[in-house]
Amino acid sequence: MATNKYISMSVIKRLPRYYRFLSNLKDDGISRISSKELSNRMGLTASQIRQDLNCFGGFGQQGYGYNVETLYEEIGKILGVDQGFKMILVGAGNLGRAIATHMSFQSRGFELIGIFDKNQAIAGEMIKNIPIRSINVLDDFCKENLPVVAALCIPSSESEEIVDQLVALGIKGFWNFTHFDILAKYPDVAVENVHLSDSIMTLSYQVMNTA
Amino acid sequence: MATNKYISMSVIKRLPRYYRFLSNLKDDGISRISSKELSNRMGLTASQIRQDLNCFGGFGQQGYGYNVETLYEEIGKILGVDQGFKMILVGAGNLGRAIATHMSFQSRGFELIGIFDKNQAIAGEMIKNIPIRSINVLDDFCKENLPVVAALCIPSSESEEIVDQLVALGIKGFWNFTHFDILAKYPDVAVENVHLSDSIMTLSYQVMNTA
DNA sequence: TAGATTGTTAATCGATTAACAATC
DNA sequence: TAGATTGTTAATCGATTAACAATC
Repeated sequence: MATNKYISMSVIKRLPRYYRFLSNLKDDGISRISSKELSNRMGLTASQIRQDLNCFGGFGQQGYGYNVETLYEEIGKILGVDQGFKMILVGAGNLGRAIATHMSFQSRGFELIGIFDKNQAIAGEMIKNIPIRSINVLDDFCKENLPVVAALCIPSSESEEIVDQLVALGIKGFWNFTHFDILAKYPDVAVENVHLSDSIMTLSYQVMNTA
Repeated sequence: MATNKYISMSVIKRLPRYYRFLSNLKDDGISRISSKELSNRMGLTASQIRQDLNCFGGFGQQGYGYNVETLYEEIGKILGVDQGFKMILVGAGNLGRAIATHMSFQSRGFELIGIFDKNQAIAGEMIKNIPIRSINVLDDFCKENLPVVAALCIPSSESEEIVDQLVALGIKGFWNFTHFDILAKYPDVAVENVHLSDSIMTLSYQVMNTA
């Protein structure tokens, strides 16, 4: 067991993929797996898998390998899938709606408790049993319900103002679909950026440079 | 000038961000910038910026720095923003609609020419002046219009079958929102994965482990 | 026990940063 | 010219891979 050690982002970014593969193994009725066999399936080295897992503890057993169910649960705990962090979503345009509808927040550590949009015309509309609220009531709502995390699906130009407001309201983490650089202004909050336009541009590069 | 050299993914993933910052500089009427000044704005080291740019050529000038307009255009060329690769989108659920509506394909190297869904009921509906077509006509459409790239916004479970079909139809690149591992089966196509559920889980981890 | 496979240390590889000669 | 800043080589840092003793 090795808690409190610094874990690199490279490792953390691989955890959800381990979690996913272990879930599949479970579904396939496989109850035990070696780092070698898992490395074959995932296209990694066995060495890397053992190193990654040992950042968090000795989950395996020499001569045996890893118990799939146990490892799945341990990684789930590490990722916090059972935490149910209260999340709000700001921006109920196409992207916000897709995120709200598409994403299984609950199985990934979050509980979506509010959706906000500046467009008064859509206030009251329901998405996944949650009413869209006017951005005007964001303050009151947060003071009452104390969300911890916010997903930002608003235009980048409106992002700074909303982030200022949300940080003041105690938001500790952002799932940021905008281009505003939250960490530059607030180095102590947790930020996960999803830059779809950056992503599609690297695809363009790859297509150009593919054999 | 150093063409044909291998460029690491680390570098390529930074290019869209350079492109974005240069665009902002242009908008602000700034015509020239040093690696030092750019590094301050972007939160990188000047050294890294110079190394990155020199993978593609000597765009700067000693004692002067870089011309913003020129550098912007050069990076645009490297990324292929003017290529207009023909793209189709498969899956017109919430996510597919958001992508189709939200994303500026044209300024990022692509031209969206077709949208497909297995749900016959929504066939004919228009998104961004493009009709949703039945997946049944995917074959004919591709043979006639020769798209190069496909965005996959379908359930992961349906992904393998569609990918098989699309690769056979000559698709060379995938913008993959599913969990199906395209590269494992087709190592020679270009793939850019967007795993939103992985992304949100790393956020959960970060929120848990933030001071 | 013998065989298998982990946990962990050591070696390698690649990416980032620092330094500086070249040069505008 | 002198000052500034690049392009590029060398040094450092971190992440991945290999090796192997520990042990189930």
